[in-house]
Amino acid sequence: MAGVSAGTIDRVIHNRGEVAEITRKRVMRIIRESHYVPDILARTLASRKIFRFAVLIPKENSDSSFWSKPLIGVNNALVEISHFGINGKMFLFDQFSRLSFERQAERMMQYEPDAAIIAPIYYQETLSIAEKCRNRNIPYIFINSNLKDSNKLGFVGQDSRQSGYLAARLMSYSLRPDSKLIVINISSALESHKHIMNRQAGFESFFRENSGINADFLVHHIKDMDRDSIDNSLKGIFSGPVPISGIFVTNSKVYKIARFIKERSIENITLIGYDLIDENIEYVENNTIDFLISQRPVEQGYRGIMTLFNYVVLNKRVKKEQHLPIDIITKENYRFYIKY
Amino acid sequence: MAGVSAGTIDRVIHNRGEVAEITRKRVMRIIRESHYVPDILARTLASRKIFRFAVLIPKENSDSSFWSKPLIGVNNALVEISHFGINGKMFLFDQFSRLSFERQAERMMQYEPDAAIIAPIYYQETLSIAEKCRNRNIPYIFINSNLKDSNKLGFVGQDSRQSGYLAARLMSYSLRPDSKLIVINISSALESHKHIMNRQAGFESFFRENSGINADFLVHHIKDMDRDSIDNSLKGIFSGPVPISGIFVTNSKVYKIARFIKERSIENITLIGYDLIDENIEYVENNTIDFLISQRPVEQGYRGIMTLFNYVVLNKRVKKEQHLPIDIITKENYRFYIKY
DNA sequence: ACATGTTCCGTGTACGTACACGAATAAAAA
DNA sequence: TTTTTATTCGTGTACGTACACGGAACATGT
Repeated sequence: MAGVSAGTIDRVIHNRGEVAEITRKRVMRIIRESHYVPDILARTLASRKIFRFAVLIPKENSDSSFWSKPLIGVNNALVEISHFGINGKMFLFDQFSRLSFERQAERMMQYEPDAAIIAPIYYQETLSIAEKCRNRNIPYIFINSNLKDSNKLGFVGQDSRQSGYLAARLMSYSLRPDSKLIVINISSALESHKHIMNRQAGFESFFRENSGINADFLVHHIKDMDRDSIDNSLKGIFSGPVPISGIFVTNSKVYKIARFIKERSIENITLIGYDLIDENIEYVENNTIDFLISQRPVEQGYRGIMTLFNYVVLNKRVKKEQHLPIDIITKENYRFYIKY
Repeated sequence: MAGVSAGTIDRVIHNRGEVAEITRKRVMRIIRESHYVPDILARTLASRKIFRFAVLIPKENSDSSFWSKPLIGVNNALVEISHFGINGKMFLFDQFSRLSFERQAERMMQYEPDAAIIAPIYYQETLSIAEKCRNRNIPYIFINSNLKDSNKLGFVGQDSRQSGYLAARLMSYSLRPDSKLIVINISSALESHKHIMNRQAGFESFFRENSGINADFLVHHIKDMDRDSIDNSLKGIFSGPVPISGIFVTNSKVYKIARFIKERSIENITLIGYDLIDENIEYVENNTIDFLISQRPVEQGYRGIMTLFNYVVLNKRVKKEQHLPIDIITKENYRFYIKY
């Protein structure tokens, strides 16, 4: 159509130069007008390029199997797009070690990826690695928790504030007069876990905004996560004079609270926590945990990879903020959510 | 590796004959041992075959926009796999007309698809079309509601009984003593809507199995869906002496009940229904509907196409029963679910 | 005048597979 | 023996793209 050979078209498409400006213009116009789109299959077949995707997230730890889930989603996605010449490499760090994060981040850069998924657990260190990515033109997205960073390609995760708000709504259904609610944060480093604070804030704001619903609640922080510390804290909480009608645990450690309640056969407590991990399922099964809020960890990993794929390989535009649904999990529906 | 040319390998792979048995065996062995997998990209590029996928589902109607959702999912999937030479064609029938179903089914067969998605609204007619598909070796899957049929490739939808069971659990949280629950089926042809009956059965069995929870409930059928009929039925229901603490509507028509409740400013009713359609969102927003149970209609369509794709094009094995999660929708989280 | 450089473009081969065609060989028929 | 037929296999081209290579045309320098 343009009166030139395929070679010239190719040079135009890839901005490889060596094309007269007038010809380039002509080719561009025809491409536009005829809605030509390169065949991605033929393209991958011909180009022997292997794309490298890096994933920098915490490794699963004994305290929570949460981070094994996004990894599953990542692998699912990698299998799905395996034909397109894509290599994925995981860089798993110790969630509780800043040093480990830095080490893996360093290793990731040495891998020289074409794109990356990052779980921004440590604020400063994340900014540093993000800066490096930007300098080397490596697009990156954040997963699970967000970070203000105008250079990021996107974010995949949950609106944590809204999830706390939702938890409060669920709590409100079983609220009894003359009783109170407890919010429990279980974390050794609360300040670096912004999403925990957001969940609490959302929970609180529900009762502020719905003043018709009368609710007293207390917030507790538990720093040490061993059994004795938990038990002692809870004993203190339960020894008060006012009966407790509900407990909201702001992360996946809710099973630690459930164990206490179950062992002592405490009744009439609506218990709400986060994440469909194995440790929690047991207590959902036996009705100790009433609701879990899940953030589709598997889908987070899946969408993370797919976003990189769409952007890097297919040259598509991608959504900057991808908020996954706030899934409400109960004994009756949890088994359908395990693969999400 | 086998000492033969690509042509022979090709004949072996496609069972095209004209290969000596001993060579065939040798090639097969090498394929197995070296884990050779044909490159889908090159395959699609070389073979000019166009696959035809047919979709036989109800068209959106004024009474419910539900069926517009699976269509979105279908189209999403078709776009995603568009490189692989796949044509999709929709055959939309009038949900309330048996004849329309038959007509579109007939048109579908004339299209001569390579695979099909069918919403089995009419029992006998579905069996008939399924039989035809089987005779012509057209794999088909059922969507949204299931049907016992050992020849189907699979089913994508929700466990309706379990969803009713879950609704009962949700109801139990706000149960007040000395009040009762109402179950309302709104349907002109209850017998052909098996899933409605299943939902009701699940709801009832919850209270049977959890005898600790004391609940009286009544079941009402409403056949005519116009406003006056609904209003009259509800007036009858609300005129009883025992206060009502909750209403469970077994399908997406819950907005018709919500309208009644909202207009009369009736308070303290937990209202639970199905499906995140526009008509219902309004009443979720203003707190009239407490919970909606959603069946991921968009994902149903998406998964339907993807299942056909995996089976027909990629020659993968597919799961026979794909139960999508029973999503619990509230005012706080509904906006995240709209695209599912 | 010639050599050299620059700009622009066409050609050829490759990617891994599908498939039509025909060649080689062996077996059967004449 | 020759001819025919069946069986088995290799070859060539195509799919739509990427990219190396080299050639043509023209400009620049000596």
